[in-house]
Amino acid sequence: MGEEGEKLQRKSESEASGRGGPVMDTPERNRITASVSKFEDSPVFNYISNLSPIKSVKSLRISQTFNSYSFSSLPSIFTSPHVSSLKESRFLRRHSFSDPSKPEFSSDNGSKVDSVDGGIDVAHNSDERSFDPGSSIGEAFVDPTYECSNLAIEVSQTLNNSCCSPDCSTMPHRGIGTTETFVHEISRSGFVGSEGHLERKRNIDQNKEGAGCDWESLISDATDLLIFDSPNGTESFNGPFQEPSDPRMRLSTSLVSEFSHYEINGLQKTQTVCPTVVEDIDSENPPSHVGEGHLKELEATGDVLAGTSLNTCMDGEPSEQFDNEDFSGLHRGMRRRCLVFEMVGTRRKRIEDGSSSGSPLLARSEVNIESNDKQLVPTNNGSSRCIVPGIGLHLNALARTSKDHNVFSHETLTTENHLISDPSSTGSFHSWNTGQEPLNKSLAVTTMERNRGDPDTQSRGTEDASPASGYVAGEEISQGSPKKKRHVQRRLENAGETESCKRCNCKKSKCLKLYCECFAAGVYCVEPCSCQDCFNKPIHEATVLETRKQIESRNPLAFAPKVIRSSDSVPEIGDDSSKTPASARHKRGCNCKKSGCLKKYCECYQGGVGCSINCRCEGCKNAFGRKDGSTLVGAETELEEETETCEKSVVNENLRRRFSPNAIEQNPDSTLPATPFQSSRASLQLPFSYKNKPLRSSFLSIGSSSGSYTSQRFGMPNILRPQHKFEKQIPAIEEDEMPEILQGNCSPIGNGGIKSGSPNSKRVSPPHCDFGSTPGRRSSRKLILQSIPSFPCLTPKD
DNA sequence: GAGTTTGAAACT
DNA sequence: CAGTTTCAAACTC
Repeated sequence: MGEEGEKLQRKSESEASGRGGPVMDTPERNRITASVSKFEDSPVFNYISNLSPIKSVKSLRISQTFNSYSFSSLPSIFTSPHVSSLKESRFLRRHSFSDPSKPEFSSDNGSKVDSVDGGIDVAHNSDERSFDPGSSIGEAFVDPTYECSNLAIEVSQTLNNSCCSPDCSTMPHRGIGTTETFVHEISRSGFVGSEGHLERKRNIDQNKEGAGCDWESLISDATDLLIFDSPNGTESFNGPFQEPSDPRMRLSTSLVSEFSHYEINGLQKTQTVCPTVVEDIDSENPPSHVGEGHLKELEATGDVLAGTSLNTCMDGEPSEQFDNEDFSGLHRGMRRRCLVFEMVGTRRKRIEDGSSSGSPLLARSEVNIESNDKQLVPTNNGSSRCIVPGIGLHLNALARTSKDHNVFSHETLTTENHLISDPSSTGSFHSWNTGQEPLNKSLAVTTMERNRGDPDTQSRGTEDASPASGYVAGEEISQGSPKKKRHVQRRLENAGETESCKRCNCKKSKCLKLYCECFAAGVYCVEPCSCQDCFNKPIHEATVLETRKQIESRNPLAFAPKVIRSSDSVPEIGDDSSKTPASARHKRGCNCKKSGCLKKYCECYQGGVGCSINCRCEGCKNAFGRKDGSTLVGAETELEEETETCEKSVVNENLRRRFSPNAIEQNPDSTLPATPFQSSRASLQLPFSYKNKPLRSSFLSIGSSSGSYTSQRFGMPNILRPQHKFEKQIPAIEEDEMPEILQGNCSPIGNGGIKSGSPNSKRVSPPHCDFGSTPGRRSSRKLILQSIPSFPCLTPKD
């Protein structure tokens, strides 16, 4: 260590002076150096430098990074990250903390540790690099000047040590300046204790001594982690809630106690800040001053490493690892709420992908992630496609407040679309999770956006309960420390308030049937669930997936949202729409006989949508709209007049009206409005927000729909789309017009020959079909079925 | 909280 | 495809 320490000091000094290594050449570097020089000049800086090069460096960087972070947004990063570096010098520590992602890291690491490990990370790094437009983090890390590498190594070591201890969080809390002291203290105190840490140190040392190849790998890992964090932290964290801070809080609690100087607020800020750090690295690192850049990198890496070490130490089980710990806690809450961190999701995706064998999704996910980081919201849309997993989130998001939903809707929709495009998601759940996170991000970004677990979703600015969230949460919660659990529970409760999250109470189904709301939603059961003998947990992922496949094989749309709503809520409906979203319809329609479609027994009513022709209900009194199509608002009188017996005949007439373009316009209330999806969002507002479940399910299905299921692809995409753009289309399809949708979507389904499953066939009322010929709704169904055949032709896919 | 009702899902 | 059973949520008390 002595030699290394000297080297480090030398390097740090040289770096601090701005001499820097090779990296310095870039203009960015110059800028950074200039800002740094100020710090260097300061007596404090000198003092710090004397103490330990690392410290000094960090402090400087942190300040800078912090700046970018604090204001973080990607743009800021690229533009002028250093603006307020000085002010924020204090926050440097936070930076280290900031890695809200740590928890995530841990999770990631855990996953990595098991199998993928370095390989994945490396791949990620490579990917990231390629992705990074500007200076990629990966590059910065990769190029570790020897000096920097040394510093980084020590830092990482220290970080690792700290991390290794259960109190991992401590590291971040500590100021950068104190890192060394911390390390020593920690080691003394025994924090280091975990073997994993020791091993890591050894590796690091070896790296230092040796070529440092490991070092690079470590860095790469760290970079990955950082990258993930950054995106999340930057926007997602800032926006949404305090939650982001929560995870840190948990981790850091012990640390906090020690380091009273770090205030909770600071921690929270740090979390938000962390992402910015990453950004800085990306944009600045490579070229910018060695000292700062390295410091940042080091810090980042250290955090990352810490996270990894934590993971390794903490993890017992690979699968659980992800979910476990911080990440799990965060995601848990996040996901349930829809706040899932993108990072996490991405990580999972990566991991999963890696495990699964490099499915296309992985690459996509990675790309998305990076894009997310940099571009954040905007990118999400584009990149999100890969992330697809977000589906769950979308649902959740939808379920959430209409406002949020509105905000998210765009992103979610976009993400969904992407998802749809990526049928290949390997593991349904995994994909979900991953997707969720990205979605969450998008959500968070938009609203504040940002998953995940995910999932998804939710996001919504908040949460969502995305399936992913559920998934992650479940195990994480169980594994998590009591504190974490508490946090999670709180979050869950909050989510519960919003109704985004559902808890099942299955006793006999083992949560492997559609009876289980969680399973139906594509989410893993979580602690709050009262289920017995539950197999809907990550541990039983294989079983779950298999079961899903079986169910999907029977009914490709089984996991599709039951209620299709026009994503783009058309204002047409206006207030009424909230009550009677004409655009939204139940996929299959209800079969109520006693409830009169006025209770939640009725899926249509539960979904906040009116009954449609597809419904077989008797004595329909659905407040959102009767199967006749007449909504209470508009055509109550008419409906009232119609008796059940009469309804059939009337229905035909109504159908005619609806289908006639004029009629649609005239009767906006009619369920079949020309713009089927107008009120999809509005539907969110509907009293039964949780009903959105179907949405989740759809998301899940999307994500879940592994490439294997072509049928799912068909069904899923359709489903998904509906929410986005498609929602409009879909509703139309189901209800009335929307031949296009039907064609695309329905055809597959119809072809699939799903029984009821083919909602399209049954439910989709072929708008154009001759209503006159159809005496009753059933007849209409038959007609629809007939029309279906045409769909197959239309469906491009297969 | 226990018991009943209800309708979807699953099964035959 | 129809009928029956199973199941869990929704509902009632």
